[in-house]
Amino acid sequence: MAELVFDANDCAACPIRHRAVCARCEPDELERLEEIKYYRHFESGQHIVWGGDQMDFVASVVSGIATLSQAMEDGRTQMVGLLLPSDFLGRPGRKEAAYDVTAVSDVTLCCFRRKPFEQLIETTPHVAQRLLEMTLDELDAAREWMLILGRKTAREKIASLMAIIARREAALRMSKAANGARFELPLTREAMADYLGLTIETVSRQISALKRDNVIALEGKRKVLVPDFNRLLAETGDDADGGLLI
Amino acid sequence: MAELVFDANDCAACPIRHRAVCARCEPDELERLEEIKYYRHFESGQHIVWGGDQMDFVASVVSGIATLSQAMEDGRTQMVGLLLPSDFLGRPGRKEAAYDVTAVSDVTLCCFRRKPFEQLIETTPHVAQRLLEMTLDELDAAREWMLILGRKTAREKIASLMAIIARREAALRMSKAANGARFELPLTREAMADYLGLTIETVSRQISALKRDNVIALEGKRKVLVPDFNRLLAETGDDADGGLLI
DNA sequence: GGTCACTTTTGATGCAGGTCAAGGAGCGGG
DNA sequence: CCCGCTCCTTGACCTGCATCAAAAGTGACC
Repeated sequence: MAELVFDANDCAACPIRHRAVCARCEPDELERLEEIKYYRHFESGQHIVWGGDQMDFVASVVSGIATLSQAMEDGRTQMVGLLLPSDFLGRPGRKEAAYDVTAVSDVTLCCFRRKPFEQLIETTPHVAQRLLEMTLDELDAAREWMLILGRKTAREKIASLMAIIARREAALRMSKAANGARFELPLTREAMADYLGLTIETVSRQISALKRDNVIALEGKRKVLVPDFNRLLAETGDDADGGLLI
Repeated sequence: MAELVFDANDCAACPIRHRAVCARCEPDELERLEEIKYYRHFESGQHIVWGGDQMDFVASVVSGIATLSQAMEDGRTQMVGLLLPSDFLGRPGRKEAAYDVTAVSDVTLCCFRRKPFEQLIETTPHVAQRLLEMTLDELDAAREWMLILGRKTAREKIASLMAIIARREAALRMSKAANGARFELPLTREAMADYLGLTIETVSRQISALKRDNVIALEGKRKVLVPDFNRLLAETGDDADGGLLI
């Protein structure tokens, strides 16, 4: 939990510099961004914004994990977005948050005041281009997710989630796990249930079943070990070579 | 079925001119677009592209309805996008189609050759800006859809779909239906089932149930009459004032 | 008008996953 | 060390939707 310290004036040292919305910025564009940026920290479990709230900033996730979710009045909740480091939060042109945003771990945001950011998007191409690219990636992820929600069995859903997290983890650290994989499960059972459209009981049961069948093994409660990644992929129901786009 | 005729050189007369990806174009930008555009027609039921196919164009839907869908090897299918007139098809920067695209009615596309379109996006701001806006709208729609898929009951799913189509219909013709609504149901039972993550039997049963409960009435097989739109909204499970963003 | 192909509706039955309930397991604080 | 809290697991039971099956439209074509 050692608080990371960022030099508020040095984007060059930023850990997400090459993947975030500012990835393509020229030095002068970066300067303009630095003028309107500020960091905010949230503790695990804290709400970052509520759906419907006024939102006077947009932001990049610098570290930690946050979720976007939608709730119905009776309490049913569906996660609709999972924000990892470098992901973008907020929508230019929109004043109110459309979803609840919650910190799942301790989170650091690099916030940009909304108005100036919107102007910046209209006047400089590189931020807008990168944002389009990221939005298209998110849309692809959302569509993959829709297949999971609409057509997969509980077991396939759990396997798919594990595969997605393992892939992202690998992408972040640029390591191509030879065959097996080991990763931290950053979500509670409840968050997994909200992600997958299941109940926590079903999540728990299916994880136990995958463990029983030696598809996965748990170290502690949060570390997952996958002895044979292809075996896991087979359990997702997707075709062998795996078409997940994110 | 009277074939619409477009003047291939006159974007000004185009029925989707003000809503499509070209909506914000200046005359000179429009000229550049006209150089790389061509129309294609597809008949109802025809496949426009298959997921994985090479795709050397992107396009706007001029008329008709098309679906994006994903299939698993065993045949389970999930619709992940519904393209109405003015919606955009394809992704700049991607050579292969990510999804199956199927014409649900007779469809006319305004196609742009991919390479020149990509260049155009990098050099002129208005197309890219509009595309970002449209993509963000699609992402919102996808997230609404995820709540439907993950957490709603079959009855709520059907009611939600009816409400979405009624809203879009109203938006297209700019008519604010006073209280009730009447609209054409452009989808087969199978397409509805693929949209909602249900079977056609369940779709049929729930429509019968809504009919029995006087939430909707059918005229013929494809025209839906909603005597009290708020009653329908109540059946969707969303909060009263309705947060659907599209 | 009759036939064939296809879509839709309806009924009967089964099961995956939800619901309700009761313990464990891990952990910070007194 | 025990208490109280939160998170997770497991069991027993139930229900909403899928599945299987068949009948009833619907409409194109001869």
